[in-house]
Amino acid sequence: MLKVILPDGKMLEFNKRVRPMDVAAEIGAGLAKATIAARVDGELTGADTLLPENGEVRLEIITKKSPEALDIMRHSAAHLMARAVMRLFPGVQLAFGPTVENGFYYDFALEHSLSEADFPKIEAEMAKLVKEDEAYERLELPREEALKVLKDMGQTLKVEHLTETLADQETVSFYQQGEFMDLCRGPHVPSAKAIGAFKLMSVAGAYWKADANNQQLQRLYGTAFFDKKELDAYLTQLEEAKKRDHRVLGKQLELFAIDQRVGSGLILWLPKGATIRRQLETFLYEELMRRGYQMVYSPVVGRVGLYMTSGHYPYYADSQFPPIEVDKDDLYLLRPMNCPHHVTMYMQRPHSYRELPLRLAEFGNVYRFEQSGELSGLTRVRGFTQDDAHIFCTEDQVKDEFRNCLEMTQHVLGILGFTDYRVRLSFRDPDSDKYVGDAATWDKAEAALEAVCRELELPNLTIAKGEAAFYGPKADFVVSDCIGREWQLGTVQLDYNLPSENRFDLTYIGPDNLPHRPVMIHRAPFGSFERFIGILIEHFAGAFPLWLAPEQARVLVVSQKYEDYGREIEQKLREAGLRVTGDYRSEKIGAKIREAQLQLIPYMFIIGQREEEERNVSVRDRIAGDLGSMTLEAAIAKMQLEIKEKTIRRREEAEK
RNA sequence: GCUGCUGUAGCUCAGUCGGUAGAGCACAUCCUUGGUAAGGAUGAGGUCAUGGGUUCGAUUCCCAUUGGCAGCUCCA
Repeated sequence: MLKVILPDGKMLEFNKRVRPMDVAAEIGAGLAKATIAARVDGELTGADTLLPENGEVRLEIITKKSPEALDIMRHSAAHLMARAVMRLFPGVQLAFGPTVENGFYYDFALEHSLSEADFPKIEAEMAKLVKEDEAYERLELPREEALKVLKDMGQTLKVEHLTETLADQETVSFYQQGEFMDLCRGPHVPSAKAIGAFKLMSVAGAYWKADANNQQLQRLYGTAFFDKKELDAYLTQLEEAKKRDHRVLGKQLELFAIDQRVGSGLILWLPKGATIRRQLETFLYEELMRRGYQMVYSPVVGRVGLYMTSGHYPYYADSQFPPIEVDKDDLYLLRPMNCPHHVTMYMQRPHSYRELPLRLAEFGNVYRFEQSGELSGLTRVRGFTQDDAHIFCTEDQVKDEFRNCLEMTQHVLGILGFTDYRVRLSFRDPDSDKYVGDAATWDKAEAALEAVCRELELPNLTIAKGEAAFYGPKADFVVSDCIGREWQLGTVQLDYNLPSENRFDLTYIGPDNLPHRPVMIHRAPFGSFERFIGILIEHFAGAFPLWLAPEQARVLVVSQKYEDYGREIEQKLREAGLRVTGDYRSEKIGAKIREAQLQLIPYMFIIGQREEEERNVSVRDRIAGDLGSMTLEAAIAKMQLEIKEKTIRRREEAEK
């Protein structure tokens, strides 16, 4: 006899073998209908997985409303899609078909190259399958038998997976719908009708087992929701998000350009984008000064020997611009990083422990020859400016310095209103030989880093094994762009490598009058100005807070008769340190306002007969609209306060 | 770099089943001089990404190259 305990404490008893869906049916027909899967003693299982014959289980029925349900349904939709593709394109090889953040995909090996033109056909086939409402049946097969099944179906990729990766499994599970069968852990919905509204999204290439040396497969992406309304809402949201795309806004607002005459991945900062960048540079500069950094300048090239010593050269041979030979055996490299230059500065004379920590900062331009397929707007480029600094400190100071760096990053992101970032602790993979230095040092460094991150309660802390730089562990601040891609912005990295005897052999003289080895920290709160501003444009949807806005105010005259007074106001605003322009064209005031609104200019000064007579100004706020008339002095004071406080005002917030 | 899609005016895009192209916005000139999101007229702008092939003829069809986009791989 089996006792089933439900979350509300209710207990049911069964004398025969039952499945979660039978239990649901026992409780009520409505629940049975809504059942997607179940949780048995905390383990996620399918609704049709047989429960034990005897004993006691805690059972939770997962309905459409549960957070896991969508994921399970999408996975079933992936199977549905795979089955439709198999029906339409015989001979297709199945690879894997997991769910992803907003949907699912399935990888196929297939002669015919899929394109969007195939989508309607596949979707129609899927709809037909939903209508047929076949059950998703789970089968457990012994390994040998499973192998035979897969071989008979001609699924060689899955055979390979079962032989190589799942070699130690005694039994494996399959899911079957009609003639379709696939190796899968599950769980799945009980039957196809549980799959709601779905849509195929895109097709792309992907490598078998994520290895570029392997065969390339076709990856079909789709998404599914429980109803059409949710799907439509998602699609609308995607469209909306695309309007925030920094590449679109960068063009519309004339912030930056990329031009083939200069080269791919090389950013031309137009006046408005340059203004934003300069504001951010000034902002960071003030933070650096407050925190005891010293600014330096260094050239963007260096002799190849420098990078040989640093150890960067062999590691990054593929991703740097080729060296320039100025003379026989005298090669210069466009620098892919600033560290060797800063290290060389440190080496100019002996240092006392009293000078440490020594913090050298530079907004340093670096160049990396990224693969063409990697380039993307401002977020992945070939020439960029790191808001870099290198800290030379004693072993004992590492933890405090680390904390300071993380705090600074947290602080600057906070000022800009970033709350939705995550922090990724990148540690080494102990099994890899990619990393330099001894295991004990790594362990110690990783432990210190993690402790500081926990102390600071950094949001969404995750640990990524194998993601560390080759020279030390790091903490990265990661954010998403408008289409959900994650980008690393700020970073704080520990380095035991560059100071070491086989690299630059850095020392400082300790209180014992003996040389000691300093530790280096590399850190960049923004990461790079290019990527950061790219994300920032999307973060604000181009509507920058006043202190960052390239054009803070525009003077609009009601008629050209008031141009003289308008120019007087414009000049006074400029003298007050504001970034201002004037619109004196013979357009109607409505048209001028519309243009200024579309350019997302925070303040408009409307000048007409009334203002001229009363010697005041009429102010229009981009978000709030007409603020009425006031003296010019009052308007300037209001703006200056807003700039000083770095106020963030957003339309969506203002509307609440 | 790989797979797929894609490249027409400054921008967003139509179009040519092969006979060298069009709209809206932007721009210029003129009219208009206005009160909180688009006043009107006229005009200028294109080797239809580049190179080759097929053809009497290619922007259109084919091939290659190159840029862009999405994904993959990579990422100091």
